[in-house]
Amino acid sequence: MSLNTSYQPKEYETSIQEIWQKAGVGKPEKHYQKGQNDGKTTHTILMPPPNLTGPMHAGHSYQHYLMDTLSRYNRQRGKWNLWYPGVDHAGIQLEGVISKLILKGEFDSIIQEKLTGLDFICKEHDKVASIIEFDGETILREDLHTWLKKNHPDLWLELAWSKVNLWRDNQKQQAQVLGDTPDYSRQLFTLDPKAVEMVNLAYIKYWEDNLIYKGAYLVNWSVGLQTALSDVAGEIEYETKVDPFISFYYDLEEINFPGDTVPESTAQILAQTIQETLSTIEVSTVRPETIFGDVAIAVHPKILEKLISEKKFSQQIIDLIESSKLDIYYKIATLNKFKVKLIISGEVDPDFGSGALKITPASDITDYNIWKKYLQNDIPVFPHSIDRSGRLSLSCGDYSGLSVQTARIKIIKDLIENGQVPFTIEPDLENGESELKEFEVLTDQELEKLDYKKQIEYLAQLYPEYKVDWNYSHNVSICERTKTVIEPLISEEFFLSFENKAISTGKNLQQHGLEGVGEVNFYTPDFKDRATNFLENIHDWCISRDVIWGHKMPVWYNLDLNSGKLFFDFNQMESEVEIEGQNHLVANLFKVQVDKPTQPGNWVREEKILDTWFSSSLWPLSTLNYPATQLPVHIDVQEVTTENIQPDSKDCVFVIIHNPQTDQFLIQVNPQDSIHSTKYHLLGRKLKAGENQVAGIFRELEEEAGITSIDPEKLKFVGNYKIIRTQNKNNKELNIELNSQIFYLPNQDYFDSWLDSGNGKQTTKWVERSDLIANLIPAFTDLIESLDGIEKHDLPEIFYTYPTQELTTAKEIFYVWVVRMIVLSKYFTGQIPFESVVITPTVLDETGKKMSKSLGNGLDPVEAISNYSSDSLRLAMMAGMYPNRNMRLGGDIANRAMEKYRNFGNKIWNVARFIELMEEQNPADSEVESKELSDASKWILDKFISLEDSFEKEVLSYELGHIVDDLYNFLWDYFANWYVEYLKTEPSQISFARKLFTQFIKLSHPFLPYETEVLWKEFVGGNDLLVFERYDVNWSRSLQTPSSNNDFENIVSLLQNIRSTRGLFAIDPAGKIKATTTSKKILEYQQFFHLIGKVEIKLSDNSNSAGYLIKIEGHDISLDLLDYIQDPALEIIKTNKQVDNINKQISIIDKTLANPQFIQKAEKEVIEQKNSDLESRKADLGNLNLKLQFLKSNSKV
RNA sequence: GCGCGAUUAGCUCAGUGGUAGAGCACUUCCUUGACGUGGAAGGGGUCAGAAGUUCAACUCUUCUAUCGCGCACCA
Repeated sequence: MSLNTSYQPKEYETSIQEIWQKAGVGKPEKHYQKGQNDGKTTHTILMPPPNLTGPMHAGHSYQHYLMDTLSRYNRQRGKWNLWYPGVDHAGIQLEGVISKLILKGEFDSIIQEKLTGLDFICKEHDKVASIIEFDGETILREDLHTWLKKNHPDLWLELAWSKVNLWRDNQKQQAQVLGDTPDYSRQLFTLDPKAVEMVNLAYIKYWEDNLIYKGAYLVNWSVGLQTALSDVAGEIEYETKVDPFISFYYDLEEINFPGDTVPESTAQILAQTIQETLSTIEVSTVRPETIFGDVAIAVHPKILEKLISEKKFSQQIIDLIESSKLDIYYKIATLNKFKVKLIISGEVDPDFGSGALKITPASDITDYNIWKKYLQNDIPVFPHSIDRSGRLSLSCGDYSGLSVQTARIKIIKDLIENGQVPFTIEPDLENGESELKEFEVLTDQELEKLDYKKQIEYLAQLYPEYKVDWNYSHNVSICERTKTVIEPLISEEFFLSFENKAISTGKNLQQHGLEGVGEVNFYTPDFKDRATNFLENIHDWCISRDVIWGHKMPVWYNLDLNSGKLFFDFNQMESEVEIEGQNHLVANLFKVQVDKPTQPGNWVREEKILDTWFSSSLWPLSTLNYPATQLPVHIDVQEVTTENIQPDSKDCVFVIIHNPQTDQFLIQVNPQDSIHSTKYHLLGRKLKAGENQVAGIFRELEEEAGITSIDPEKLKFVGNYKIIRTQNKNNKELNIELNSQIFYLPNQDYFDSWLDSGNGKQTTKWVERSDLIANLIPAFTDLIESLDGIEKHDLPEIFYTYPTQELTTAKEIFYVWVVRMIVLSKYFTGQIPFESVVITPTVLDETGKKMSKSLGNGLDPVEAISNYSSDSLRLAMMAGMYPNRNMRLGGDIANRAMEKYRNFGNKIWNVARFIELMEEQNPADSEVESKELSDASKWILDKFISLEDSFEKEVLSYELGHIVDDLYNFLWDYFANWYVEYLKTEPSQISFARKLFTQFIKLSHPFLPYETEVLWKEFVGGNDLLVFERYDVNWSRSLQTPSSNNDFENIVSLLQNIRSTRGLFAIDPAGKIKATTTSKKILEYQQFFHLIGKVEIKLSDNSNSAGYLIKIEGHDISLDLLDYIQDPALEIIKTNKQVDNINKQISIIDKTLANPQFIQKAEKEVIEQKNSDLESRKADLGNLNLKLQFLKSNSKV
């Protein structure tokens, strides 16, 4: 006996983890070397790069366990499995964390060291310095981080990097505790050179495709973070706030009839009407401080109709306004610098407020849209009332510089005092005076000292009669990270267009995305609709941020000529622009490129940083080496001539034909093994008189494949090409130049399908323009495969691992990350980045709340593992693995779940122990290699096969929870509870038991990697690690024999029945019961019955009528219970209950069967089922009645 | 407000158009050999509510309620 009595994970987990890491189990190459796979089928999972900040939480570990389990499973099934790890630089978030650390004084000593002349002045002992002095300048502690960012960005970055490197290590260590096996030899940090290269490449390609532009745009500006936020990234929260909702009048300022199209007399009448009925317009707002930014008043036509009392004029006025023949302007003399225009719009809700809406394009999205629609031509530039610091701008006169809240109070007060605010509709004059409370009247200065709420309360008391709802509650957007207010502002930002057609593909990103989404499988499937819906309504993506941590854009400006740093989109590059009275070619002013510009000039780089998601959306490409910097061979495409094609070469040759009508291409690829036919097809084609290449090919197609639908005369021959290769010439990119367009990206799967469809022979098919190159890829891959001394797997991963298989992700980042990856990968490669998206459950705490750092209700995986084990935590989590559901796993719930699986682990361990023990006790039996399988062994084998079946089925839908249940139930309910007990009576099956159990260890390895690895070594005696073992899916089936008359299931039922009878009669569990049977089969299990049922069976010719009879499927056992019955009266009551219950069931079935509708309409099988149910129910009833009889006849004993 | 998901035993969750399931917890009992991190037998549910479709509804449809998530938002 080498195994301990119980499994102690702590003794093993740490060392196993080290062994795995040392053995490089994450590296697919290792598994390949060991022959676990042949390298042909790949399985790739890209790890969603976690943010650097903070320790690993439950959500991370959940993802990791899932990815690891899937990886292990696929390795076992002989796949070349790559699980690619990485870390995200988390732009804004990390910047926030570093700022906090600076605030706390974490970096004080480094800062002091690096900046000579800087002093920290500490006012109080034991506290961080609150004032910093530098060269006579005084900086407050709270401003230190922004000061550093602004004046010493390099130092700020140095501080950040020092933490980043530390956190990366910590994170890796934590991940290893889980038993993670990603390939750490390949990891990527999103600021690594490889990622930077991809970002630059992407940016330039977008720009060259006319997808990037810079413009005035309404963005969600976080006052706290001083940056634009994404409205889909969860960066914005909504909070209900209470503010005053004030109504006020705009006064008529001007009436114009532009174009003089209205007769003078009519104009006069109309003007008079307007002056009489529209001298003021009432609007309402919670944001009176934005009045300075107003450009218009929008009124619903119905409302205007009502206001103009004379109906004969109202429609005329509306028509004139709408056709721009009448302009009416308003103004509040005390506030507005500019007059605002009256416009009519059905978009205004006529039932809300006064039905008139003030239009402030600089501060509101709907207003902005209305401005764009109606006013952009008239008012190309609109005023901003609020600046980026959240204060009123210079255009606000006396109010400029005030905070929003201060200004709001002041303006409300001024509006009221200037008589711009209407009275409430029915002022309660009678009781008004007496109800007025006494309150202290404050001066303006005193008022200002109060906080915002108090000020409002005061005004509410002071001005009860005005039309102001002082307690109006509404939703306000809040910055998720800093909890400061979000101001919708116009900001100069960079955008990636989803609308512009990309020059290279002829499609816009929205289209690419929609195509991609259509091809991806989503678990659960409803996410396909969500993604589609999202893309259908998508707007351009604001990709720039005003932070310093992240990717800089590869954008340069020539300050000598372009001091204003004007940005140009691709279409403008060839044009000349006039700047400062001079004409310049745009190309001289501005450059998008990776390296520093080489042309003379004072070039400076754009300072804005790319949104973190910009690099994240390129994740599949950057990880898998899309830029392909390390390609060992150079590949080029040449036009084929008689000189450069050689019959014995391994060149791939293809012909391309263009159909201008459909803009499709026909490509015909000839793989290497048919080079002779290639030569024939391309060059030696026997053309008929007057026939060109194209016509020749089509004639052959017609002859060979019966394709007749295309008119060859209309096609254009693009050319014959061959792919040539040379030694690595240090080329940076793999590319094909074809018709002077550069294409990228070979792909493995196309290669496979190509060969499949073409059987290694010539293949011809039509492809869309955008798919042209993707369809040529097989030819490359073929070529690369054939290179001497170069293995496919030495090539950049993207050659053979793309598209990847699963992307596992939490639903929170579905739109912002997953959908974008689909869009952009599709755009770059023509293919989706991953075949399946698996939405993992959200891990909730005990009370059903989402786990979060701020609530502190998270499950700490490291702690959980140290209390239980990694395997337990993994099983507990995977047991809840059903895509897109929630899972409660916190506190006691988590503990209970982990206990369950700790016990499971122990059970497995003890089964192994038992087998070892049996082998020691029965050395002769255990050594016998092949013994005929007994019924019981066949029975357990069948159970195992159905376990395997459901395993394979469930893994396809990622419902791993079922697999965990199935593994648990097989091992415990079947193997341990019955088969192990059986083995005690039949040691001859022990060698089979070992084999089957060994197979179970392998099968369950992805779910209990540590323990199975231990057992593999200590119990199975494997030479190598279990991780490197391939799972033989045919093993179990090869042993299976067509089972007929396997009675073991019945034996189990009989024993269960005996056990419950024991319980029923409250018979001493250890007490032996004598019994007789007429079945010889049962007698074969004499020992088994003795062991499990404590029943001593003898064969008898007649069933013992005095005994208690149990009958199942022709087997009978009569138990002699007379000596054991303790309280027959109680049992009679219980049994009667059962009889009642069965009678109820019988009557239900009877009713159903008596229903003519049922007999008529139900399926035959169902009716048969019902009948057999009825019979078995009746049989049960018979048994129970026998029992009752038996009990009654003995009740007086 | 719109959309999505959930609602099944005390708890955590599976499940299915044709007699309600698991684990934990609970009750009673069992301890000298694989395992007390174990074994046996039990109790416990009008499957959130209502209506509809159906021979038959926990399952399908609609509505309602509650919870959660996502999106948007009203001056």
